[in-house]
This record gives sequence, structure tokens and C-alpha cells, in this order.
Amino acid sequence: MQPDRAQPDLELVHLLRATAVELGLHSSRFAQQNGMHPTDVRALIALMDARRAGEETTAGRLGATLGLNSAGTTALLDRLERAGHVRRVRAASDRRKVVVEVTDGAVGLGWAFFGPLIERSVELLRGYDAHQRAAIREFLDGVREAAAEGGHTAPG
Amino acid sequence: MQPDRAQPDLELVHLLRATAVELGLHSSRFAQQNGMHPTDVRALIALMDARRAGEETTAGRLGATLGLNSAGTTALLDRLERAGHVRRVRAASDRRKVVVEVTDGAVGLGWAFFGPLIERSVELLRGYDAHQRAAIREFLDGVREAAAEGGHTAPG
DNA sequence: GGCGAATATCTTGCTCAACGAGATAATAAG
DNA sequence: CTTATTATCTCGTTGAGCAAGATATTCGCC
Repeated sequence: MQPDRAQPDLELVHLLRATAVELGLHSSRFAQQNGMHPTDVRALIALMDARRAGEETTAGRLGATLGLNSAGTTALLDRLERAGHVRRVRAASDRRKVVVEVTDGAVGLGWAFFGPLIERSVELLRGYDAHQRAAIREFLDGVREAAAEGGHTAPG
Repeated sequence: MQPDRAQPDLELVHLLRATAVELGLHSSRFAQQNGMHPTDVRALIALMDARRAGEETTAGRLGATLGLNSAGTTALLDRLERAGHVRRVRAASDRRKVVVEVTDGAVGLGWAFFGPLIERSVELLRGYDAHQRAAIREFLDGVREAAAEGGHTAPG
């Protein structure tokens, strides 16, 4: 297991890592441009993912997804609400619960920033045939699973 | 540009993002298992990358890479040195500079944790032909470049 | 060779995200 | 109606990172 084998496959693995890093930095820029912290962006993404899946997100569930304790989750929601990115709504069914709703403004902000990147990615994918897309899908899914082994943070 | 189009290409973009997130969480677990913070792991990775490329890394250069100011960089190096992951060595040519060296222990720690994931990734890649690998490489590289482009402006 | 400017790192004092512990409010069980 | 459970919030503390400035080394100039 030498660290420096000039192997084409290893180069691709490094490229995947570099891409992951660059995506993280892209999110950081979004955070900084809007006076937010990385955690705030992660929270908004988690909330939008849940919304896309048609699920309600409570404060506790969001905190668990992000790996925050209750105090941190409260502070996070305070920041996001103060900035107008989310609304706290007491659940009608169980009034202990606080359902977190993303505002339209935050959704628009996210699309304006991440939209171009997503569109560019889709455009890139159009250039490949079914065989190639299957390879991309399988490779990414395989790496994702391998990385997820040994500790699970429940997705939304 | 609706957020919820059930489009195969969009699914692949989401998969890439999910993979990037999972790789980030994998690094976080490494950090937590070794009593480190995310920044410390980023620093070690940057140092090992530089070493792989045969470059010396000074304190200032490392801080610039990570986006830390000098105070933060000093504190980071204090943590890493206290934990035995790096050594500070005054450069012989310019004794103002501090060259940061990763210890063998830290390298071993990193390989023990990230090695299996890298090997699994290489193994996955062996299953694809040149055509498919080219697609993976081009797609990842294209997304990386798109994400690296700074000029995305959010609406006011 | 000595002096001031430039460079690289470290020190000090502060801010704020996140933690632990526990309070408060609402629901569920007996 | 009383007690246990669940969901969120409050209070006090820790520590990563920042801004500003101190310290140490090198370079340019004469």
C-alpha cells in the first residue's frame, strides 16, 4: 500500500476527492456571501431535501441530521429565523414539536446560487451514453456506500 | 427549472452531492476517532498532498491553503504538534520560516483509515472499460471546474 | 558592517458556534 | 389527576478562529 503509485485509477480517486472538496468550498462561498456559517447551509440543504421528499422536519430531527445537540439546534434555528431563511411553526398535532419551514426567499437564494452548477452538471451528463452513465452511477454509489460504512447519519 | 423534476440526470447530480457529503462525514469520523477537529484533518490531508508532490509546506502556506489567519494557523499547529501528528522545523535557508512535517504516525493513521476506502474505489474502477473511465473522469473534472468558478452572484 | 523595511510566525484579547446540564411546556400512561 | 416521557429552550462554559500587534529573521541600501 504505497502512497505514491502512479496509477491511473488512483488518479481518478483523487479527482473524486478533489471534486468533493470543491463542492464543499462552493457551499462555503454561498455561506459567506449570505452571512451564514457552514452549518446553516447544511441545515437549509437538509430542509430542502426533506421538502423535496414531502417530509416535515422538526427541530429535533434537523438537529439529529446535522449532529447537533438541542442547544446547538436552538441557536441554529435562531440564526436562520433571524435571517429570514426559516419559520418556526408549532405542529398542530403535537404542540411540543416545532416544524421548520424554509421560506421562499431562502429557496430562491439557493437556486440562484446552486442552479447554474446543477444545470452545468446535467449538461455534462447529456454527453454520455447509457453505458457511461451507468458507470458513473455505479462508481459514485459504490464509493458512497463504502464511505458510509462504519458510522451512519440517517439521511432525511 | 422546477426543483422537483423526476429526471434521471438530476438524480445523478444528487448522487454526486450525496457522495461528497458522505466523504465529508467519513473525514469527520476520522477526526472524532482521533480527538481532532475537521480543520485538523484538512490540514493533515493538505500536508500529505504536498508531500506526495514533493513540496515543503510552511506554516504560512498551510494557513493560506486552509483559509486561516496567522493566529488560527499557530493554534492549529499547536494542536497537531501536541497530538504528535506534525513537527515544526525551522527552515535552514530562511530561519523565519517554519516547515511543517507530518510524522510517520500520522501518515500511518491516515492510511489505516482512508486506505480501505481508496482500495475499494480502485477496485470499483477496475470494472470499467476505457470509455467508461473517460466519462467518469470528464464528468468529475467538469463538475469540479464548474464548482471552482467563483462568479456566482446571489440576488439581493 | 549597520540601519530600516519587509517577511514569517507567535501572542493577546475577543467573538460566537456548539456542548452539557437542567428548566419549561405539552402529551401520554396509569 | 398525577407521574413519566418527549420536544424544545435557557444558562453557563469551552474552544476554534479573528483582528491587531509583538517578536524574530532576512534583505536592500549605503
